[in-house]
Amino acid sequence: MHDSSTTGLPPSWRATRQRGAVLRALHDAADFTSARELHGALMADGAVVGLTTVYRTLRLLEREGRVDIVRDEAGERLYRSRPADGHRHYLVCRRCGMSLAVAAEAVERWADDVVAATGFSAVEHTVELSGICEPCGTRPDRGSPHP
Amino acid sequence: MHDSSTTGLPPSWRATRQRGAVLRALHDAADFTSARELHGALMADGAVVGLTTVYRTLRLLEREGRVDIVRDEAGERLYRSRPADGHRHYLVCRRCGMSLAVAAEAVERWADDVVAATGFSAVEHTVELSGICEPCGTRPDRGSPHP
DNA sequence: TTCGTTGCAAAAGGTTTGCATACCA
DNA sequence: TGGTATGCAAACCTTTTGCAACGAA
Repeated sequence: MHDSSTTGLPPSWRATRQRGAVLRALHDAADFTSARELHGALMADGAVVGLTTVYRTLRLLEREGRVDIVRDEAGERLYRSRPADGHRHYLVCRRCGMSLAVAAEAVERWADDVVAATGFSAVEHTVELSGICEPCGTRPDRGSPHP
Repeated sequence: MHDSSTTGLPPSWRATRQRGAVLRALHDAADFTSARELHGALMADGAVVGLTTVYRTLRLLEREGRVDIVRDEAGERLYRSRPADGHRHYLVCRRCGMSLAVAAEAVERWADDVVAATGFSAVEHTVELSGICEPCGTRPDRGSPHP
């Protein structure tokens, strides 16, 4: 379960224990996760991986377009492995961190319109949505994630 | 021209030379500007203001909703005084930094739809658009801002 | 006079880099 | 074996904070 064919490592990379572990941890994380959290999860799991390696692996994945990245309010980068189906926008709960991929055709269309209207080229867009999810909204006192 | 009635300082603030200078520099900057750039512009202008004060003033403006904030790819915060008409989304040129307020009703509507569809509440959204503006696209070799 | 404001220096926090070592191919 | 990847420590950068001095009201 750790060879490159199942971890999904790009063929040009060397398949190392550390990269496999990072990739697996990233995949296991249900929601957007910071490098530190990822590193902590790896340690808790018994996988010994340096924080530096976590950062470097995430950076590689970023270059390959294999992760979506958002920033929390503090500016920390949060990563999530990008599904193959092209979803790229998320609604993240500010309280528990749960994230939800949302259909964004409307935004894509809008971005295209902007390109046409302004004369800009190579337009890229980032959309970040945050709110309070229904379970969290129902339990206003709880700060901890709901099961 | 430096009293609080023209600098637009909130009445609850103390009108100090430094805050007036930061506010003026922010207003003079055509496009999104970092705290460091603002500080540099102030120094170049002969206004002696500590970097700390620039940060603190920007933070106050942020709390009052008087500035729009985007993050560049490095995560640095860029500030721009918010026009009174409620524009809140911008298209920023990656080459020269020029920014353009864009109509975003479509996005606002879409965000509202998302709220309705997901059960999330208190949804906030951030949209960042970047591209290459027409003048920059016409002069592919130039890295400097065009006049 | 009073209390908010300033500025320096230092801390904080996340992310990157230098360099010697370990290891995949 | 050869070149990549790793990991530690230290560097980097932006932003925040502690604290004594300053100044607007």
